[in-house]
Amino acid sequence: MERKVEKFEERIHSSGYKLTPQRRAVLDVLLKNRNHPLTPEGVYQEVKRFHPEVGLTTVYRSLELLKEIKIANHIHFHEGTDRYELDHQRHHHYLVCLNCGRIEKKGVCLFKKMQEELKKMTNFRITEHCLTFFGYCKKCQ
Amino acid sequence: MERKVEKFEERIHSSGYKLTPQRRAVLDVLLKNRNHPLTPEGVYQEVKRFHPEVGLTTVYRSLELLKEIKIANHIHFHEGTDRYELDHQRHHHYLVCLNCGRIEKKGVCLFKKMQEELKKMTNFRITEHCLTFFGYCKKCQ
DNA sequence: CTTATTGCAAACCATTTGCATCCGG
DNA sequence: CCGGATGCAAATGGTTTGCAATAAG
Repeated sequence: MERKVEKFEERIHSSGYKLTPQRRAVLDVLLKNRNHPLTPEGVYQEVKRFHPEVGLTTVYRSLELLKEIKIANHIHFHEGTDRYELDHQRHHHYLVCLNCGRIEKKGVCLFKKMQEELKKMTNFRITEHCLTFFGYCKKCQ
Repeated sequence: MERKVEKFEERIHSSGYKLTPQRRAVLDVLLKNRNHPLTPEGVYQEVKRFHPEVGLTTVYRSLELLKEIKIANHIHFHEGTDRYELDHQRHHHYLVCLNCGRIEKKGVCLFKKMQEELKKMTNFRITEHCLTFFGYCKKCQ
């Protein structure tokens, strides 16, 4: 677990970027919220609790950087804003409740196989896919 | 084909809304672009070609209305803007080229069956899903 | 007629950019 | 030290809202 942080920090370095306290703070917040993708504003709020001096702009730039070097992902849930999360090796999908907004994660990717299938069918080299389910969670149905 | 327009116009009426030239114009543009979802700005540009007096605001409001009464859908492709298209009865998915931005449509929904499967697995009542593939089209690979 | 609809301008909100300062390596 | 990184303020871009004028039914 701790090892993981170091690996990420190493990746920042080896990509030619500086490891600043701000970037570490953003990374920490993502690590602490592995199970719930956050909006930039959400990350900012969390970061501020421990580092009130960090600016929102920097959070945006850090998230962008983390995305670029494949440490973070961004996801879209038909909200106003995109959300960010740590890049999970294991691909996964989300269930978004249309009533309460709850976001649940399914840890499995059901489409690895199908992607290759589609490649043959469509002449389209698929490198990413985005699958989200919307509906009503246990509480809300 | 013509019949379809009338059906849509009827639906606007029966939903208690007025059938204005502006709304008809927006609807026309969506009809003429069945195969390519448009951004609000894109719809606006098309509308203006024949109705220069229509405002962008009205386009937004018309698209919102058409969405509300299930004539239109909106989709998100990891761009800045959402796109709108006529609501197709047959569910479908898109292939988005990461290089040239080309958007191809696959007319089949591969997930009807799986949705029910997931319902049992997750206790989540799924009513909508959103699946998009990103990659490189024939030209760009 | 009456009320929904429109168009404009202004407001809004998330995100980006310019720039002078700062600091990691 | 030096160039990348930061923070602030201002700009941007897409979308929404307030409001008086207009037109559908």
